[in-house]
Amino acid sequence: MLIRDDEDPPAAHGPAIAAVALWGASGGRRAQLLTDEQRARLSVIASIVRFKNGAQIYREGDRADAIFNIVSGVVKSYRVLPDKTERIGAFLFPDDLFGLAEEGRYVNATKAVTAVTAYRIPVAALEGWLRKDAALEFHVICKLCHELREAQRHAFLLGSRNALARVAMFFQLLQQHQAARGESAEDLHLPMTRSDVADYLGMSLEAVSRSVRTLADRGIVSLGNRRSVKVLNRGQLEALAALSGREEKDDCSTDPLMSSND
Amino acid sequence: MLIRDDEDPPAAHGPAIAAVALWGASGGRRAQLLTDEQRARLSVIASIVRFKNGAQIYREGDRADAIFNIVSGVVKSYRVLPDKTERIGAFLFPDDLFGLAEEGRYVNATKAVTAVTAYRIPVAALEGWLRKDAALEFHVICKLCHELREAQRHAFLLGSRNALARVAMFFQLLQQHQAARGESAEDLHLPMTRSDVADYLGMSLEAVSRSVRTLADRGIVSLGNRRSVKVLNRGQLEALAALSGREEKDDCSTDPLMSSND
DNA sequence: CGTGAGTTTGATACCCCTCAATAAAGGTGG
DNA sequence: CCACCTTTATTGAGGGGTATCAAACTCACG
Repeated sequence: MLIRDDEDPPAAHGPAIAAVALWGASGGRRAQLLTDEQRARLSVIASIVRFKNGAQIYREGDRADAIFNIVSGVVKSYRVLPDKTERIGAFLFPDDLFGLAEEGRYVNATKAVTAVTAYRIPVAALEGWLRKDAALEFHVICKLCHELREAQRHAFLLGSRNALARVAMFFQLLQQHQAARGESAEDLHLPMTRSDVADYLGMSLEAVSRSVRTLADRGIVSLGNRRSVKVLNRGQLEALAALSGREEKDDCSTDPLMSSND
Repeated sequence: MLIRDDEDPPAAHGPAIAAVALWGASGGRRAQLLTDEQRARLSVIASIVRFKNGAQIYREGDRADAIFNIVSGVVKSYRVLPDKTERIGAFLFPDDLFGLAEEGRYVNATKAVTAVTAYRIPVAALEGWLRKDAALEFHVICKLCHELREAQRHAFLLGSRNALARVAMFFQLLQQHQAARGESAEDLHLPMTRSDVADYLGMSLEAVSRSVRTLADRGIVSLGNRRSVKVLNRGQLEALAALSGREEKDDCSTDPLMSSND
């Protein structure tokens, strides 16, 4: 019952953005922020664009004349280092915004990780629009706060010096992402390659592979397809994710008390 | 001619926020976003608060009933891991906003790194205010984008697996921070302890110490006070910061061609 | 001048990166 | 549908960088 990325949504009523509430309570679930009317009005200035798997959407430093709003598919935001390796700053999903600019230039490059459908909204039109509609602006603020929290979480993840902990946190992130979207929280779908995961986690792809195997060997997850992982023991995953350095000497192999699958 | 953190600003006209432009060009300099009138109106609902060096401002999970705007001093935003170690997500400076909430709770804890003066703005009043003033909202959007870029830069930094590169990037961040503020770009002032730097860079404080020493030994920086560093060779600093893994085998010891201090 | 927090320096262990080879999966054309 | 190739993923061996533990040191402050 996973939402596949290559199928079109039933009916697109216009741009849509979702975020976890700032001050209200939503139980970790992302709420749709725009009203139908706002979406309709935005679709007047927006245009639909499609990208094939692996297609470059824009490069770092390109003129930033539009922002994008994902309808379906997954996008990676990244930078290329002088030695050609790339570092992924974020994965972006449906109802996300991307196209952050600084002084009129995109700060990151973006590529489609899967086939992608998105709205393209010219900033020229958007800016005037924002200044008029205070309610719309407020929604954008909520969404930006959401993205800010995500970026902070990512930095938090990267602060860990334990490969296993990083991968565990990554799986948790995916869990939360899917849960917030109303999908299954146990059956994780990984739209990106191991290499992408490695670039996101700041480690080698071999280390990612080994860590995933270790998690499987310990019975914390089970590996179906290469792109799908099932979480068997959420408690242990959480325990691993909490590790900062290299401890965990006590064998918590399969302690029934720890198996709080709740 | 550094701005010390424990002195009061000449005259506080009200809350102030600054950010690098989104679509315009400002040469990397942070511009003041609020008009005098907006600042005056905000100061009606804001109150001045002061914190001593090391004081806790709020904890992770506390009810988020206010956001803060720094007038003077430096704040660290962090989380505490189960094993009591802390991970710093951001350092916050004058004209910055902090107090990000999720579902009514602060997502990070914050502590004063130096003596701090700040405006405290209750969210109840703020939210109503934002919904009325579209221009003010737009400024908040700009500031959030700024913070988002900073968080991304931090994550980018943490992706490096080279201690020297991380410290080099950290110094570059401080340089840009001071330059954007109009202060000296060579004489860096570090308001935080080595331990804080380590928690921010995701490494041990010993590794920070060693990396700083290495930079000094190579003549890239010179160490004055423990809290002050002078950048001697910006070109080499940049070269080191660009490293992702562990390369740099060729001795670029003091190549005159590299010394582009410009 | 003594105290203690903050910092530096040293020795050792170990995790992870690197390089290299193998294996599996996905795509294409015959 | 299968052979073929390319891409992606896994597994192994070895070396290096950084964490960790431990001790000396500096500085601010009473």
